[in-house]
Amino acid sequence: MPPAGSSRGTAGGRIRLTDVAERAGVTKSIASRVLNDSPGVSVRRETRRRILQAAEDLGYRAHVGARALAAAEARALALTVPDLTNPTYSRISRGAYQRARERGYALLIAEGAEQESGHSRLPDLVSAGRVDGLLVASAGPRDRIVSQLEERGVPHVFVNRAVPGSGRNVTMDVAAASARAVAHLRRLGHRRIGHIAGPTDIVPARARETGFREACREAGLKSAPVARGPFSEEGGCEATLRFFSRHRDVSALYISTLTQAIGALRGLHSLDLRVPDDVSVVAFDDLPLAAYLDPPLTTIAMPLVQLGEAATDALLEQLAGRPSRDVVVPTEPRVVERSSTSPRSDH
Amino acid sequence: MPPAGSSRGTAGGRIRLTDVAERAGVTKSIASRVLNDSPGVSVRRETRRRILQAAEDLGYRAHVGARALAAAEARALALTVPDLTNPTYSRISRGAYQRARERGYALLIAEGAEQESGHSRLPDLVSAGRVDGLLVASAGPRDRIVSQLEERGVPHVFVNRAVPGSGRNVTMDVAAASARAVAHLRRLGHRRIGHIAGPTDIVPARARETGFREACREAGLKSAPVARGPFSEEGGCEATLRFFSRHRDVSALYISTLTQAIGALRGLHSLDLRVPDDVSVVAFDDLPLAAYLDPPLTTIAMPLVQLGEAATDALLEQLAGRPSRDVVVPTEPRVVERSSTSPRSDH
DNA sequence: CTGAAAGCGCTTACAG
DNA sequence: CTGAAAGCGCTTACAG
Repeated sequence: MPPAGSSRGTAGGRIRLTDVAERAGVTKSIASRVLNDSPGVSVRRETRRRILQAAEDLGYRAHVGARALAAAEARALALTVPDLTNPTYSRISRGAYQRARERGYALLIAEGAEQESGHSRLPDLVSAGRVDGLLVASAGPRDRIVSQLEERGVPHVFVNRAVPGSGRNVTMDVAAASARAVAHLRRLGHRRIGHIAGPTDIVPARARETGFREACREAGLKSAPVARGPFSEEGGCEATLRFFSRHRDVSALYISTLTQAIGALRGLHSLDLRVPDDVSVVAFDDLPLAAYLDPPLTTIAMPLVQLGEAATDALLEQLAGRPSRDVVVPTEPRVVERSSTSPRSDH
Repeated sequence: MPPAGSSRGTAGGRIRLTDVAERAGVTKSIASRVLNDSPGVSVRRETRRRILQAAEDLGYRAHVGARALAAAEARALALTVPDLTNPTYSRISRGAYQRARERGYALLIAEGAEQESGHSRLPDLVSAGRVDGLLVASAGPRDRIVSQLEERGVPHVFVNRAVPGSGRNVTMDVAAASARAVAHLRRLGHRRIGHIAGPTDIVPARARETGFREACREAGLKSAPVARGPFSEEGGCEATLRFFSRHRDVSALYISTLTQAIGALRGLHSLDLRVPDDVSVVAFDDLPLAAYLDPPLTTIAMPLVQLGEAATDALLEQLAGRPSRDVVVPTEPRVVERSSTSPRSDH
């Protein structure tokens, strides 16, 4: 015989809504509505308290599967990133995760390179009722996934990348970041500025590059030389070597990624170019690590956690039936000045 | 009137098992059993093919909520980590995610510092039927969560940390890693070796420290001096300064984390101690970044992706009803020699 | 406003 | 082995 004080329900240990209703002396319907704060419920204050108390006492957790089935919503979101080990994405994840949790949603993370086979299964997460919508940080505008999402009517937003005309883009002001970097260098007296860019098929990389060219043009600089490389230390190093084999006269470098910048520092060193005496360096994106490099790196700090939060908000808006629209995180890119930049007046 | 060729089911666009069964000319029961490869189904090869084909044609995805409700399993796992931006955890996540996907499970990531309020809600993920079990990489042996998990009968394993006696620990051979580091330094002639450790309440940090002390003792070294600091560049830098204010005669340092090592390099520099001429440095854990530091860092490479995979395997074993047991990832820690270590024969 | 009841889409004993 | 049916635990029109 089980102890009289057992707080478990009858069926296999799971506490069900029925158990809560019973203990509170109300019907399932009322219990459900009170627990979910459904509009138009007007029970007595005392009844409400009893229900909440019963749920609390019993440790009731609504079965998400049952709820998903009945209400046709999973209360979960998925974030797709190309690379979990890339600090950019881990910070976006953090913001998205926190905000989702605040809103009562679970967050599922899907890692997969663009165009990877797993990528095409993303919409299935929604078809299978596992999640209600997708935060896509892993696709370019021409990826097949983009049209699939649209065709299948899957709620989604693009994070940190823009698919033109989608009205679903949640981005940061990357153009402003590039402009800020160029302005900072110009203020220091630099007139010949180069850019180490990322691969052209990575949308945010291209945005930085475009922003750089525009900023140079608006500043009246004669040229805006660029070398591209993968988003890795090695990629940054090699691109830098290639860059200087062609553009000897550049006195400052704006680099698309902190990771690339670490490689660039190595490349510069091997070319016997001192930072900042011979070449000033500014990197896009800030991390504590930047302060510990040699020399400590001047960076443009970006609001990546906020980007993740904003993306979640935007997707939730969509799920609430409101029309989707592009959003740009309001926080301005900010120059974090360290020791990799110095004045230059010899032009 | 809808187009005749419409492939959608009748109810709200969702393709249901019924739709598949109907198209294949079989009952729901058979369709379900064939699709799930249930044991003891012996339909004709042709029938099986028809069912699979119908599912394929229709783009059928079983509703996970319905399945969770009926079969009492969510086919999802949750991984809890203290910090998503820590590369250690992102690599564990990658391994866990990949393996989960291979096995047909979704992976949910929960980020939260130890002892945080959100932490106590972890078991709810299981109570609510959202996931079937937990991969816990975020708790110490004395955290309340540990006993809660046990009491509530939640399937779980501990990843990269050991809760003694739990029989649920999935770890790497950290003692071997520390031993390898000490052996490497000894082979180079070092007799006075120090350790920059992490906080004592972080289990894997303590394991490294303990392994270090033991290795020193077994090697017959007189002492095994240690300074502790947080897992950050700053923490590593300050601990290093503190260390050398007390132990001037040490010629080599084994550092608990690559991040701390970056700070240590800075600390050493500010003390006018050259690496490796004055002090050799070995860091636990390898990343591409290590090769680009100044000087390139000698490290102990750890199988973190495999650790994530092994943890998923272990949890899935548990879910299959097999008894849980501690597992240590078989891959041996490996010294990656770069330029931060050099011979020393002056003792 | 509230209660009884239907129904969400599956799986799986159970009887044949 | 297979089919009809019950049931998983919710939400929510619907009738009162």
